[in-house]
Amino acid sequence: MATIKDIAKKAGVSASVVSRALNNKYGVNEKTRAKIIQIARELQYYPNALARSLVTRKTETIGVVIADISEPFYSRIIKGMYTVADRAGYTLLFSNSYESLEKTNILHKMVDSERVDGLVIVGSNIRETEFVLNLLQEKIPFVLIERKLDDPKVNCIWVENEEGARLATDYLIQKGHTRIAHITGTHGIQVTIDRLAGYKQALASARLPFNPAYIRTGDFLHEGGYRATRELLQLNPRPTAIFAGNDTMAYGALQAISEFGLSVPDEIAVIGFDDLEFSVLTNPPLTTIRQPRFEMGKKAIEILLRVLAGEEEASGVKAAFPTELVVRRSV
Amino acid sequence: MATIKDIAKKAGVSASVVSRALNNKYGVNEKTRAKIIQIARELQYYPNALARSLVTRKTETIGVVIADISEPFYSRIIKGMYTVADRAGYTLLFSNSYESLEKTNILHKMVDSERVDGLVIVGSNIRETEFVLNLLQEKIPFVLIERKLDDPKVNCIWVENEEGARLATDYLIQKGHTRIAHITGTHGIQVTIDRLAGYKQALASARLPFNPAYIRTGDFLHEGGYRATRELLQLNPRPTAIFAGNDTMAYGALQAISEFGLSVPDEIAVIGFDDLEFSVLTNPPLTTIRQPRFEMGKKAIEILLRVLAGEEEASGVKAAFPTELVVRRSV
DNA sequence: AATAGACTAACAAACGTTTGCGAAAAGTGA
DNA sequence: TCACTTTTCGCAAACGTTTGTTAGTCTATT
Repeated sequence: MATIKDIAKKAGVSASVVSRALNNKYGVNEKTRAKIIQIARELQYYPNALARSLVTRKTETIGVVIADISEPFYSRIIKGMYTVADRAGYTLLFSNSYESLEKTNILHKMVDSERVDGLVIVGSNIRETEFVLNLLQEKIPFVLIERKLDDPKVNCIWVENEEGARLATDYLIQKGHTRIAHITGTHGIQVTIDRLAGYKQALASARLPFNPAYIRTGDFLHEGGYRATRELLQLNPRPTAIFAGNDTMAYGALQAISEFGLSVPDEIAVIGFDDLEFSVLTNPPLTTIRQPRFEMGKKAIEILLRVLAGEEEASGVKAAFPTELVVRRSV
Repeated sequence: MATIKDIAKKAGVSASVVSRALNNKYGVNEKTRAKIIQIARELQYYPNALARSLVTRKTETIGVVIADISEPFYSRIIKGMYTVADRAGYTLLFSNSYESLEKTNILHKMVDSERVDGLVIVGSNIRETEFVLNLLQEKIPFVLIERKLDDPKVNCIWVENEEGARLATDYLIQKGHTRIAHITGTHGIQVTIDRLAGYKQALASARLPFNPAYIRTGDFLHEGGYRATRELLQLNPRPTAIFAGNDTMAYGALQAISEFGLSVPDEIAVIGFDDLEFSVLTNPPLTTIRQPRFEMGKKAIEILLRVLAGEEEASGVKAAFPTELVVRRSV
């Protein structure tokens, strides 16, 4: 590759002038600038990102810490992130912290080695608050998705889980169901807690009894939804509707019900949460609660970009996104 | 962050010694090495990747050019790539060339700016051979997935599409079907051509007539499978089995059939290609041809790593992966 | 005791940029 | 023409590493 010096030599100027010319900086004659640009094009010059970043202390790349890139749930968030990162000329660098987020490694690989300017951390199953505190302390700009933190300095993006769960449960109630089961997400994490709370609220508002037997702990995975549903189907009296903590578990529920020989929605209704791409294709198509995942991804990068640009007010943003009921045919 | 100089000062040695000590290089006394390592730990030193790469001319990151990261088809390939990249300490950097691969941009952003040491290019819909030739000319190490190129210098990984299609069609024939339709992939690309060829071969081997009316051009998307199936169902006589060019189109087929009021597999059988994660969950679970996507991803990085390591024989590797029939309940 | 050889550590250059500062050149107004 | 301002450019340092070469210090051998 041609370097800035090659251009300088060919143009008969010094390297600094070339740099200024190519970066549209003040202080170089328009004629020489034109000449330099011309030569740069001829030589197919493209700046060495490493050298540049080394002095500017900016890499124009954002690290994305995510449990599993290939989870369908995250794919649209990622797309959303890309759309705004792209436009701003930023690159996205994923940390493949599949299951066990070895926090130190990520911090090192991405932040300490100065490969990224900031971080987007997505997923509520990343529980290590210590990790987050570290970032705060080291003054690394970052934003959290799917996680709500009280600290006024941290940027958080989340979805109104309580509201969404209420929406789902209300809809079932409105359809005449009174024995409504709920398969929760992974035990102990915020999303699970909030959705369960919303479910209870809806029951309470409708003066429906809360039956602990109708609550099963899941894991956000297909398997968990399947297992929980099989258990629920044994109950007497059987629930007439199941509110699954997410779509993936709802798929498991659908499968279990189908194997059990019951029909959806006639004999038992199922509603999910998330609205994954695939939920249009289940049999029957899944009624669910949509999370604006694309927008959340966009928002995350927007915020981060603003704090990277040094805009004061962009610090400590708390953005809650609304949910939406998507009616299909499983209720 | 602490730099190498901070450590040098604190240890009372020069920066070069620190570098050598930390990199386990020959020529530094064991006592001073120990001392330096100790101090580095205290200071929480972590090397600046930019500075290091600038002089070593290695970034230890691999660029992945892929049409759409979030495509479920690619997710397992990506996982496979990660497993071996991780172990080797390499980072993966994705180019989000969603639809239109603007080749110049990618070359610039990743290669010319020296952010990556090599490239993995996945997806047969990346047709620009010009792009590939550019890489060859600039001597960028790269490997292609899902693309077969004759040039003896390029590394290619693909799956035995003809064989897979034969497997699928044979299985349908074996199950007694004689009126077998095929929904092809996107017109004109190699994968589509090969699978169609395999289908025809199987028909010929079984001395079954080839009926052009049973061939429909799809697009590898759900929509295309849906549309094509609706057309096929109007035919008289109707095909009794459909071989979809990939699973996503098979999902569309399943949906169209269900809406049409026919039952799978009793009245019409469906077989796919790919074996996506989701194919276990369709109704009925989809019989399909599995591609070892995880292994293909692994292999790609393995090859690239070998050529990056300068191992001669690693140049021009052609790796064809076998397919496998996965029997479920849609046939 | 002298000298060769082996260790150890420092020096300095290099990687390709950006950028503050100063110097030269050009332009301006009287 | 002179003094002054403005424009244009070059110099040099800096970013944080790595690495070839050199200088110095031991150790061992004679």
